[in-house]
Amino acid sequence: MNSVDAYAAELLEGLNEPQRHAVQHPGGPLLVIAGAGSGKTRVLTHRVAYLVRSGQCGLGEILAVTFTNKAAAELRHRVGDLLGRSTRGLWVATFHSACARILRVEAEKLGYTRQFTIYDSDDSKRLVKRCLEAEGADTKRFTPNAVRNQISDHKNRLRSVEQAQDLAAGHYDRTVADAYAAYQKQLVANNAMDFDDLMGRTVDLFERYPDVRERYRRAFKHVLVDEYQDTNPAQYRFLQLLCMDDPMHQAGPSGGGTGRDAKGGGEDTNALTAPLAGEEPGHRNLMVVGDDAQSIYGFRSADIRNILDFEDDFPDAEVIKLEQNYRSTQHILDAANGLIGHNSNQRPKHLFTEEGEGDEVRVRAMQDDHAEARWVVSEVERLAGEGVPLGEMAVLYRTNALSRAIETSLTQAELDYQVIGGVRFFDRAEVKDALSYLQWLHNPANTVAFARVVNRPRRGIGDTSVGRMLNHAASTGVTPLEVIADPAAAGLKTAAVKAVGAFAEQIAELRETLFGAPDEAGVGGTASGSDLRVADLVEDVLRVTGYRSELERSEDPQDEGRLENLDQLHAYAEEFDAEGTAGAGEGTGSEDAFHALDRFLQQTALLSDADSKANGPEGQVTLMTLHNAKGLEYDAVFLVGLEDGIFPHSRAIDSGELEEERRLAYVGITRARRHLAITWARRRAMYGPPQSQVPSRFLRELPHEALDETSPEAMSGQPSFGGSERGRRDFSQIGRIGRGSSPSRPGGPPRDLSSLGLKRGSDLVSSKADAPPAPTWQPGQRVRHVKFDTGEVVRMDGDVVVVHFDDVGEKRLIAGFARLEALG
DNA sequence: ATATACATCCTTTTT
DNA sequence: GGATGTATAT
Repeated sequence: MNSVDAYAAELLEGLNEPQRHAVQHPGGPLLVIAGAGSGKTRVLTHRVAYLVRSGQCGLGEILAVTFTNKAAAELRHRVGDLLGRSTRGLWVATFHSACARILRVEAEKLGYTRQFTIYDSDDSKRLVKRCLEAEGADTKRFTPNAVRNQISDHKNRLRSVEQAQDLAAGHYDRTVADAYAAYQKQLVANNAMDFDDLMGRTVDLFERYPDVRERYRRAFKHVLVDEYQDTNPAQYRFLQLLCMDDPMHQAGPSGGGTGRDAKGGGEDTNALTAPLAGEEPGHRNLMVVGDDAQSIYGFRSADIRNILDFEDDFPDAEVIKLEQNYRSTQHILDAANGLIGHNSNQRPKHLFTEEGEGDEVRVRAMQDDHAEARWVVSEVERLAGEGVPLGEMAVLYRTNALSRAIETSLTQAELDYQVIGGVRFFDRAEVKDALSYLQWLHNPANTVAFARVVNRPRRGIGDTSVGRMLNHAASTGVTPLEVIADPAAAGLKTAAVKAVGAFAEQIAELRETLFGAPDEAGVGGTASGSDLRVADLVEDVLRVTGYRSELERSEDPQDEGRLENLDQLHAYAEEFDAEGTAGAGEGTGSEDAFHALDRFLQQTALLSDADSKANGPEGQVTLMTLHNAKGLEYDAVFLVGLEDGIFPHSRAIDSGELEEERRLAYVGITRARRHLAITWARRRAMYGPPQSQVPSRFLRELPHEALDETSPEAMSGQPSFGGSERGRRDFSQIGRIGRGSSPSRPGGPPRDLSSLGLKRGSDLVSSKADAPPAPTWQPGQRVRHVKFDTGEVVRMDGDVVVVHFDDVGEKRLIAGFARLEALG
C-alpha cells in the first residue's frame, strides 16, 4: 500500500463493513439503502473525502446534492473536518440551488435574463390565482392552491403545457391545464421561475443544449445524492442527464416520454432510463443514499419507485444495505421493524443495534386530548427528573393542529418549549413585503412583487386600480415600472393617479440609490451606487416608502413584533454584507450594489428557516410535525394523536396512501434514542365539538413484545367491560356510577374508575395551581373530589356525580361525562 | 378605498 | 381555534 492509499485508508477507520464497502465503491451506479440511524451522512462524507484523498478526482469535480440547505451545510462542514482543509470548490448544494446556479449563467438560452426572480409558493399561488381569474374560472371550485399543486405535479413529472393539455380528460383537468398554460406564460413575462421551474428548466436546458449538458457532465466526475427516496421525476432526470448516457432519444411532447407517469399509462415504462446506444458515455458515477422506508413526500411528487427500482434503472448498479442502527435501543427498533413490515412496497430490511433492549415502547390510551397532553407533560417532568435534558425531548404529531393542547399543558407546567413549523421567517408578511420591494427594484417585470407592494403601506391604491395597471402591463407588454410612470394610460381615476404618482416618486428615489444616476425607466442603470450595502438598501426601502413609520405609529401590539422581524431582516442583510466583503477580498474590487442585491435575493429565495429546526438548544422541549422530524433524533420522543383519521390521516386513508402514512410513523418511531411513548385519545376536539376517536390501526401493527401497554384496552379502544353500545350519546349533567359489588348486567359496570379511562393518578391531576391538593386516585380507593382534566370540578356525592361547569364551557366536559354515564 | 362583520375552510411541505 | 376570504357598510 503506497502512502496515498494509506492516507485515504484512514478514512475507513471506524466504519462497519457495509459502510466501508460503500466508501470504497470503485465507481458506477451505487445505491446505499441506509436504514434510520445507520450512519448515512457518515458514508456520504467519508466517500467524498475518500474520493479526493485516493486521487480519484479533485474536490471541484464532485457534486453532492441534498434537499435542504441545512443538510448541505452539514455535509460541507463534515467533509471539511475529515479532509482538514477548505472545501471551496466542492459543489454541495440542494437540488434547487444547484439548478439556480446553473440557470443564472444560462438564463438567456431559455428566454430569461440572468436577473430572473425565483417565486416561492406564495408568489406562485398569487400568480395562479390571477391566471384563473383571467380565465374566468370559478375560484371556488378551482382554488388557487389546489390548481397550483396540480401544476406543480405536472412540472415535477416533467409534463409540458402541451402534454398536460393532451392528458386532460375531464373539465377539471382541462381547466388546470389551461391555467398551467397561462401561468407559464406569465412566469416568462415576469422573468420569473417557480421552485419547480428551477428543476424543470434545467432539465430543458440540458436537453435542448447537449453542449451545455456535456459541459456539466464533464465538470462533475462524481455525483452523490442524499435522501434519494424523496426525488421526483424531474430530479431523477436531472441526475440522469448529468451522469448517464444520453437518455434523451426522444421523449418528445407527444411521445411516450412521460416516464413513470402512472396516470399517463404504462406503469412500468420508463423512457428516461432506457440506455441508448451510440451516445457519448456518461461517467455513470452516481451514488445515491436513501431509505425507502422514509419516503414521506409523495404528496409533493416524490416517487418512491426511484429508489425501489434502482437496479432496473441501472442494471450494473451495486446495492449496499446499512442495517446496523447506532441510535436507538432494540425495543424501539423492533417496534419500527414490526410496523414497517406491514408495507408491501419496500425493500425488506431489519434494523438492529448492539446497544441492548432498553425500555419498552409505552402505549397509552387517554381520556381525551387534554389528558393526553397532561400525561405527556408529566412524563416530560419525570424524565427531566431522571436527568434527560428538555432539549433532548420531542413531541411529534401528524398535524400542526395537535400542538395546541400540548402547548397549553407545557405552559401550565412552566416548561420551556419551541414549536417548529408554522410561518417561516421569510414568509412573514412584513418580511416578504420588504423583500418584494427589493425584488421589484431588481426585476421590474415582476408583477407579483409589484402587486404586493404597490399599496403597502396603504396609499389609497385599491384592488381595482392595481388590477387595471396589471392588465395594462400585460396587454401592452410593458413592465409595471413603466405603467406607474403614466398611470392615466392604464385608465386609473384621478385620485388613484395621484396616489400612484407619489408611489412612483418613492420608487424613483430608491432606484436612484440603487443605480446611482437616475435612469430611464427599465433596464438596470449603468454605473451603480458603489459601496451601497444591501442592509442600507433594506433600510432605505423601509424609510422611503413609509413602511417603518407606519408600523411605528400603529397601536396594534402585533406591529411591535413586525418591527422586530424587520430589524432581524436588517441584521440578516448586514451579515450578508459582511460575508460579501470578506469573501471579495482578492482582486474583485468592490462589488456594485446591484450585483450584491442580485446575490442577496438569490440566496434568500432558496433559504428556509435554515437552522432553527434542531434540538431545543438548552432546556426547550421541541414540538413539531412528523415531517419536520425527519433526520432528527432525541433521547425521548412522544408520538401523540395515534387515532384513525388523524394518523393515518383520513385523506390518506381515502386516497390509499396508507403505506406512506406508515412510513411516516416509522420515521417518528426511529427518531427516539432511548424513550418512546405513543398515545391516543378516546375523544378529541379538533375543530368544534369533541369527537370519539378510534385508535390508529398502526397501533395494532406494533409487536406486543416490544410494548408496555397499561391495559388491553389501550390497544383495542374497547372499554374493558365490553358489551352493548353505550356512552356515545349526549347526556344530562348528572350521571350515575354503579356501586356495590354486583354488576347490574352481565359483565356489567365495574365500580371503580379504571374503566372510565381514568387509570392512574396522573389522569386526575389538578391543573390549577391554586386548587386544593389534587386528589389522585388509586384503584380501590373511594373518590370524593376529582379535578377533571381541563380544570372543571367533578364532585362525587354518593352515587351521583355533579359536574360544575365553570368558565371553560361545557363541550370539553362532556368527554369525561360520557364515560360516567356509560355506567349508569 | 377601506373598515368591519360574518362565513368558511381546514394534511403533511426539504425548495 | 384561527386564518382567510366575501359581503356589507361607511
